[in-house]
Amino acid sequence: MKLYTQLKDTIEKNLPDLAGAVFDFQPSPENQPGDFGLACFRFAKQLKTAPPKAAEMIAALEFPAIVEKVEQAGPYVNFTLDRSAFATSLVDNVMSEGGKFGSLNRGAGTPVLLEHTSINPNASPHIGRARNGLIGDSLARLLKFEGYDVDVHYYVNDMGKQIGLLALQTEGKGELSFDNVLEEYVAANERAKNDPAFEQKGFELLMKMEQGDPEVKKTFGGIVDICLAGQLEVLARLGLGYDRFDRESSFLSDPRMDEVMAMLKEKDALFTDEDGRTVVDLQKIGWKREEGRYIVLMRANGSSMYMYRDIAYTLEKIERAEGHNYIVLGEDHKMYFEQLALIVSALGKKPPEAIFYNYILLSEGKMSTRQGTVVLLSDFLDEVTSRAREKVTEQWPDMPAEEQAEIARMIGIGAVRFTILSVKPNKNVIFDWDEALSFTGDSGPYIQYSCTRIASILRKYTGSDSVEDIPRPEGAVTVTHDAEWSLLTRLALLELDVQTALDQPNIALLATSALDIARRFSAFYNACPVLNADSEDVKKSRIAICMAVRQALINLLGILGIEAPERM
RNA sequence: GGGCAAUUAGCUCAGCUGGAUAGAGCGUUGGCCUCCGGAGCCAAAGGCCGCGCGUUCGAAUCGCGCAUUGCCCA
Repeated sequence: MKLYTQLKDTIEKNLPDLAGAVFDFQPSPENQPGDFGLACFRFAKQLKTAPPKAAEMIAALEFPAIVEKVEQAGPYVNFTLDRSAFATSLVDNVMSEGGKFGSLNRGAGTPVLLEHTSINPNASPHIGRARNGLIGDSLARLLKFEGYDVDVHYYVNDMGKQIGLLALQTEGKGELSFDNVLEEYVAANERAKNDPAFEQKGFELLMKMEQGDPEVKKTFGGIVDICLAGQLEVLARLGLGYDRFDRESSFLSDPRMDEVMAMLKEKDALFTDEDGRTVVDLQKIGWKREEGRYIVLMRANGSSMYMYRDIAYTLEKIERAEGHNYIVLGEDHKMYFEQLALIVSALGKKPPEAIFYNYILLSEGKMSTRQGTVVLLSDFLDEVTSRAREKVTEQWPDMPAEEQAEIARMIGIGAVRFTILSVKPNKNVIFDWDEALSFTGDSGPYIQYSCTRIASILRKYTGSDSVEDIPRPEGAVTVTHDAEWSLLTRLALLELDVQTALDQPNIALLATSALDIARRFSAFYNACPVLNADSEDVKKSRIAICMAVRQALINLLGILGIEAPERM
């Protein structure tokens, strides 16, 4: 924030001993005077004095006019700002930046690549799979918000054993429909468990696929297309989209791998095991542990294994990615990815930056598509949307049904996306139906609700039916209430939140920011009448504040992939 | 057996690179619409921040050990 820089400059100019020191500015706690403070522990030594003395020295300096008062409190210095001056410049800033408020445009057009979702083509995705896609999709939105040119990739694992089993299971049953895939998939796995011959046949099909048998390739392709199309339709309901689909089968053999094999051979990391398979000994290229030391690249018959194709694919992505190269992966892929990254690094290339997330668990235990014990994303969305529909119908009985449905759709998406995104990725989430279906408190709809309240005020203020393109009231923004101040200082932090969220990266942090702003807005809304304000000046200031808050929330919700309806 | 991650209020989770009295929501208890949308607001109760050592002016935050849970490897 520019304000901090100004203060820092003032301090360094007057106390040259502190050149290069780190200043920890932070909001003042409730019980302390001032708007924010500076802790003086860290640099007191540089002034050859105790922290309270250092604070005293700093408090005695002359600061720019926006600082109204400076006082020392033990080892802290507390600054009080000219609230109206600060508010005016902040609101001006928000309104002039509009949809870009909060962005520093660090990307400046740099191309980046991001792979996410990449679900195995089988049944309708469950909510655990959605976690991958939502984290990836929101990261893509965040990167775009920061000005990066994002290319979203989806890796289609179109040659797993499961597809072979599905092919056998549905043989002669005519066209497979996506609605029965889960059923057939569970049945096929059950059958494979009890019938070794059946499983063996599936395996043989896979072998043929690996060797490029055209007939099998066609069968597999047909099944994969049906599964993928069905899965993408569900994902699209949540707002997930992709720029490019890369099929595993197109990396069956790949010229890029010549270089990899040569490198491994040169490091003496390649050998043939007793089954005739081509194996890498990762310890030869720097693997530290015994676990995961060996990885198979090719079968005895010369066909490639999953890791082989994945290395080829990763190399292709590296060629395409000019800036960052991200991948979102479940926690079960941690060691696998470490192995992959090591091989890529040994080639002298930079592996993708992986973002791991932990599983969503049900209170009864874990979800398994194979066993059919899942909460399907589509069911969850249906349920949430139908509950939202009830509320909308109750609130707006005369609204056209189509419009009601559209609003309910936005709320449903808001609820689902927020529920999953608001938890840090490296934590297991316990999924609870009641909690996930709740629209009160910490939820997406709560934030959307704040936006509709603002929209409602603005409609009444302008007398117009739409709230787009309203000019901000002229003049300075005066701050007359603590609730206004608490809201505005929070808005000013948004820029920092966006940067932190991107650097970590951590989308959940932005969900919290949005919630925090919405909560402060609600407090403001309750304490400060806008349209019925005491004076015209206060009314105009509060309208301006409302507009700034709405813009900030819309920007944050946009990153989370949530729309803000004007009515709900 | 080994590796990675997690552990904060009854439950579900925040707490950003160590800083002033650890915060929300749900649930519980009590208030708030003659006033901009009650999907809301205000207040109360509720904490050995898993346990133990260590690092330092200062630890929920960093390090080590242990316990528990999730995931992975042979």
